[in-house]
Amino acid sequence: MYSYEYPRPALTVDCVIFGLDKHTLKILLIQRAKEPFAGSWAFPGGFVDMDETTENAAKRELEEETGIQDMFLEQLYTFSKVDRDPRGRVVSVAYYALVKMQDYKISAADDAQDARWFAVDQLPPLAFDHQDIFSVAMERLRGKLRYQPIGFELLPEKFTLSQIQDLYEAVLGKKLDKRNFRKKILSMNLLVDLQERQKGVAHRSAKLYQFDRNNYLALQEKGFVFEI
Amino acid sequence: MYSYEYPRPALTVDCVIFGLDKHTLKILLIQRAKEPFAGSWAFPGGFVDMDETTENAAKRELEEETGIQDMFLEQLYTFSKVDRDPRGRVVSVAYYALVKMQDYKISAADDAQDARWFAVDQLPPLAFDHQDIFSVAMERLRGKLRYQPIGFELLPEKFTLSQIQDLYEAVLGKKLDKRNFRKKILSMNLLVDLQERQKGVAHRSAKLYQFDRNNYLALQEKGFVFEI
DNA sequence: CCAAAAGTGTTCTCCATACACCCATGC
DNA sequence: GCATGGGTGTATGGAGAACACTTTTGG
Repeated sequence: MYSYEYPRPALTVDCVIFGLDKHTLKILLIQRAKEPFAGSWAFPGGFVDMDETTENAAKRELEEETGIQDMFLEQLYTFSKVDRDPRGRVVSVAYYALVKMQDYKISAADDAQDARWFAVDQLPPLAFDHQDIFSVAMERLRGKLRYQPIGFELLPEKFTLSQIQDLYEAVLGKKLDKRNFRKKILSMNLLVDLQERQKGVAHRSAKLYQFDRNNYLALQEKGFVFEI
Repeated sequence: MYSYEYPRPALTVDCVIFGLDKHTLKILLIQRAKEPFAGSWAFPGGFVDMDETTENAAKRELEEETGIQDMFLEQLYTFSKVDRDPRGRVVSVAYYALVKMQDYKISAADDAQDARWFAVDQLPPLAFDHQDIFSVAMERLRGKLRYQPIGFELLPEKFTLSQIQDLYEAVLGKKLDKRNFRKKILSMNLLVDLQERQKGVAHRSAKLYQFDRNNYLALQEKGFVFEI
């Protein structure tokens, strides 16, 4: 019926990289130097090699663009509109990544292109169908954050309760009650009290916590389901 | 950096088709006639044409195999292990479909191959990485069923409360309390009481209901979230 | 001493859960 | 009349939501 020699779409990956800048959720974009969409901003991405999985391709692109290794990375969706790239048929597997912005000062990418962080509610016009990709990514992040402890991937190793709450408020787009939020998150036994405090703040300093990944895995085995 | 003329992986779609047979969740498999994996069972699928989206390719394959149109169809995940197909590099975008088995008596496919429904807990060995695809599909179905009203896609238009409950029990793999289940599902106002009853059963006949899609969409607008 | 954020308890409402018996129908 | 599944109500406990003031610290 079909032959392995039929014309094939080109296969690429695109990466939506989320970072948290104080109270603002941001994504990393790259300004395109060439046509099509020269001057427009786009997600970092590139072609999938014959000897790598799409996930490896995404990791490779991420490292090339940001130098970051070992970040949270998850497949998002595969975009295949026939005319999504004016140069020809290109199917793209999109991934999204969560990075700890503080740890890595990604000012510009390794290559000549301009790379910048943009607040998710102040994006420039995006190239290709990247606006669609962004919408799907935002929706996924919002959904996942509620029932999986992935928010910690956006925070520094040591963080305060207010930082987590700010994160949740930034992503979910609504205010949460401080007392109820703390009660809930502490009752899950997923945070280790580091017996340390913030430094260099002009007010009462907050206690620092760390996410207890091991206990999360152990609890998960017993049927525990994270939810906020 | 990259050229559009680089070698490209082949691109296929595979479809996990779920159906409900009384109390049993089943999937449709096709027996392979040729090598590799001749005689093994596999999900229906095929190559993506240059002028169709992956979703259209999946729909086309589904129609070719089952004759069904307009079923629930959703992208599942893209599988890209380098050696997943012994014939060469093939990346596959998997979809899953929910069909009303009663409506369509899919005994065998249009073409010569053997197509059969298998209970999900009694599957034969599967070709390629289709066991992985199946695992992801089951997990997705279980997850989605709880917070989106997609179960109705597996039931006839008119169904009884026991039928929905059986469906949930089959997919989630556990018994549910009859009174609590009914209370919950009726309280959502998503079921229209058709003022009709089952026929041809050797016991008290049950009331028939229909899913109220319009009201679901209206409620969703107002922030209602389905959950069982 | 002032500004700024940290930290903390109680009440109420509502929803999930547990649980057992009678009813209608066809054979 | 009996076997089979249909259909129904209540009591309890626990979790989510609402809500405001005191504490600490640096400047």
